[in-house]
Amino acid sequence: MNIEKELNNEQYLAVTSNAKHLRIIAGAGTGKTRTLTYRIAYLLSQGIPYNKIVAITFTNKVAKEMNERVAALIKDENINGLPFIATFHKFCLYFLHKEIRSPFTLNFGIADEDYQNDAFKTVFDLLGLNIDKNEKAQIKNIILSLKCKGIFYDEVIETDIPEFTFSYDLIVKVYSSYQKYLAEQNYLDFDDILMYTYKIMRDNLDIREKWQKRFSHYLVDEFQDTNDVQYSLLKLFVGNNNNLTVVGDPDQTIYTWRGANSDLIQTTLEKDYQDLTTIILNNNYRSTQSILDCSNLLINNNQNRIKKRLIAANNVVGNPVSYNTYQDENNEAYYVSQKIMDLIKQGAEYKDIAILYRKNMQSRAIENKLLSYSIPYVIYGGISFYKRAEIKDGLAYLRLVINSDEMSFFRVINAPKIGIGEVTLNSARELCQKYSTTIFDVFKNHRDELKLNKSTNYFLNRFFTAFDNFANEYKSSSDISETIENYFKDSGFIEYVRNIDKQEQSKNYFETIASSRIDNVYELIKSVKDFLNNPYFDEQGVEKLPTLEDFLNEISLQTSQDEINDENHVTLMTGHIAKGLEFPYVFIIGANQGNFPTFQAINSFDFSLMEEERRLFYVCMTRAKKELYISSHFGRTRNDSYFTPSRFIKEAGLQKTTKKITEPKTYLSTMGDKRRKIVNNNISHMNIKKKVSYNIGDKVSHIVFGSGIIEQINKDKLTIRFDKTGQVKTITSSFSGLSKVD
DNA sequence: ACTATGAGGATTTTT
DNA sequence: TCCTCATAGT
Repeated sequence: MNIEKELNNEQYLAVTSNAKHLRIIAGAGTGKTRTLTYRIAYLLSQGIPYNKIVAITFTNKVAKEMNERVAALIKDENINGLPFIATFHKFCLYFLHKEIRSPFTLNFGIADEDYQNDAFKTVFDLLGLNIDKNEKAQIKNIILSLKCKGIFYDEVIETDIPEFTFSYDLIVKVYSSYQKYLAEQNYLDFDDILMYTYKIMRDNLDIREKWQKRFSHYLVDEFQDTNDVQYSLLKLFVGNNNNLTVVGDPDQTIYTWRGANSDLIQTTLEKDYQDLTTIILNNNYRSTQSILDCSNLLINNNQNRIKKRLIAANNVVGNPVSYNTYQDENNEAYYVSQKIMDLIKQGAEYKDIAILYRKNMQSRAIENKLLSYSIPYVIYGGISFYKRAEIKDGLAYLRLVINSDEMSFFRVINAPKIGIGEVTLNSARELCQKYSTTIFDVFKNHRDELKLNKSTNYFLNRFFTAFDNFANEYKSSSDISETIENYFKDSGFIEYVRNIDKQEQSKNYFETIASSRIDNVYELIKSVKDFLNNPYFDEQGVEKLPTLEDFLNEISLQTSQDEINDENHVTLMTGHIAKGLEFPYVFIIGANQGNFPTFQAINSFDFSLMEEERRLFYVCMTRAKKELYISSHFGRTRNDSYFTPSRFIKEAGLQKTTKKITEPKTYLSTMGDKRRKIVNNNISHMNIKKKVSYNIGDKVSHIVFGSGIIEQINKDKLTIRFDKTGQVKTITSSFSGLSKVD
C-alpha cells in the first residue's frame, strides 16, 4: 500500500488524519468511498485492531466491495481479520442478536415493506376505524416519520404531530396498536431495528458502557442520508472516548422522505463534537467538465445549501450534455435504443450504459423497445427476486418453523387458497383470545371449533402433516434442499405454483418469463442450500454453518443494489438506486414536469420537496463519466393533459431542440383494446428469431440468465444450462431475449 | 353465508 | 404489481 502515490493531497490528509472526530465533505465523484476504504486500511496499518473498527455503508453491496478492497490493501501487512463493515441495519442486527429483550425473543423476524403494510392493514381492521384509504396511508406515513426521528409510541407529544392532520389520540392509538401487534408476532420492522438498538443503548447504562468499549473507531459513508435515530444511536456507541469519521455530500441528500437529515452533517456534528476536523474534497475524478458545468448550474438553484463547485480533475471538457424532446414516451424510448446501438457500434459496451428515471413505472416504454431491438438490459429495484409473490410465499412456509406468526401463516393458507377468508379468520382471532395462543396454534389444535368445510379441513391436515415433518427434519437434514422440496410438495405448494405457471403460459406472450415461477421456487430452494452450506467464522474464529434463521434474516436486508452483477447489459434504475454508482454513458429519460420533479413536489407549499428533487436530478447527472443524454417527451399525463419539459432543463442551462423528433413509422398501433398494444409489424423481430436453428451444444445468451449451453431440444423448447448459476431452464427458441453466440 | 376469482384502476423514491 | 369491487361458485 503506497498511500501517498495513490491519493491526491486532500485525500491523503483525510486518510491519515489523526483527528478524533473527522468530517469529510466530498462532492460527487471525488473519491468518497475510496478515501474511506484507504482510511480503514491506514488505521489497520497503524495498529488499530481490526475488531475495533466499524464502517457503516449505505448498501450491503458497497460493504462487500469495501471489504474486498480493504483486504487487498492490507494483504502484505500482518493483519489476520477484517473490520465490521456493514449497513446501519446489519450493525444494529448484530447488536440486537446479543441484546434483544422482552417483548421480543431472539428468533424475531424482520418485517419488510409488505409485512409492514399487512400489519397496518390488520391493525386498522382490528381497531374498526371508519377512515378511508388515503387517510390510512397518511396516518401510516406520520407514524413512520415519527419512527425515523426515534420517537416511540409512548413518547409522542402533541407537537410531534403535523398540524391540520389527525388528532393526537388517533395517531398514538394506531401507532401503539401497530407496535403491539408487531411485538406479539415477534417482528421488528426496518425502523424498529434502529429504534430498539437506540432504546436499549439509551436506557441501560451497563450495556452502553460494555458496547462503548467493544469498538473504538466508527466510520460512516453517505452520512448526508443518515436519519435522526441512526445519528442518536451512533452517538451512544461513540460515547466520549471513541473515534468517528463521517463522509458525505449534502448536495446528494435524497432520502429526507425517509427521515434523512442533512443538518446532521452540516451543523449538528460540529455542535456535538467541538473538536471536529473538516476536510473538503473538491476534485472530481469521474465526469467531464461539460457534465459538471450543467450539474453545478442546476444545483446552484438550491437556496438551502453551502456553495461549492465541482471541477474535473483531468481537465477533459468532453462532449456537451445532449438534450432532446420527443413526441411521446415510445418515441423517446425508440431514440434512446437507437442511440444505444450507435454507442455499441462505436465500441461502447452494454455495461457502460445506464438509463435513469424518477420512478419505477417509467421503465415500461423503454423496456419494450430494448426488448424489440435485442438490447440486453436489467432493471434494478422493480421487483427483486425476493419480492416475487411465489418467493415470498415460499419464505413464509420456511419462516413458520422459526416463528409461527400470523402474517406468514396467512400467506401460507392463501398459497394455495384453501377456503379460509375474512370471517373464519376473525373467529379464529377470537379463539386466540380464548386460549391465549397464536393463530397458528388455533388452526392446528382448536380447528374443530371453527366449523370449516370438508375440503378446507383436508387441506389443513395436508399442510400440518408436511409442516410437522419439515419441523422435525430441517435441523438435522443431510440434504436440506430435498427436505424443503418435500415440504413444498407435500403441502401442495409446488402444485399450486405449477398451476399458476400453466395459467399464465396460456395467456402470456413471453411464456418463458411467465413459466419461470416454479423455477424461481427451485432457485429459492437452491439458494437456501448454498447459504446453509457456506461456513463462516464467528468472533472467536470458530467455523460455523449458518442456520435457516440466518438465511431469512439475510435476505430481508437484501437491497436492489445488492443484485447488481457484472454481466454485460444496459442498466435501468431509479435515481435513488443509482446513488454511489457511475457509468460512462448515462441517459436520463422522462425529464418532465410531473415526473421529475414529481407532481407532489410541484404542488407542495413546502419548497424543500423541490430542492430534494433537484438534488436527485443532480445525483443522476453526476453518475455520468463520459456522456450524458437527457430527454423529455410530450406524452399524456394521468389527467389526460400533456407533459412539458422539466424545469431542471433550463436550470441546468440546457437548450431545447427546436424540432420535435418523432419515430419513423416502423410499428403500428392498434385500438383493439382499451389499452393500446404495440404491434411489431415491420421489424417482426419475433419472426426473424424463429428462423434461427439451434443445435444441441450451441452456445446461447439469454437476456436475463446470461450465457449458457443447449443440452436438449424438444421441438421449439430448448433446455439450456446457464454458466453463471449452473441451473437448467427450458426456454422457447422464439423468445426474443435469446440469441445464438458464435 | 362465505370464499374465490376476474376485471379495472392506480402507482414517488426504499433501508 | 396491488387493491377494490362485483359476481360466480361451494
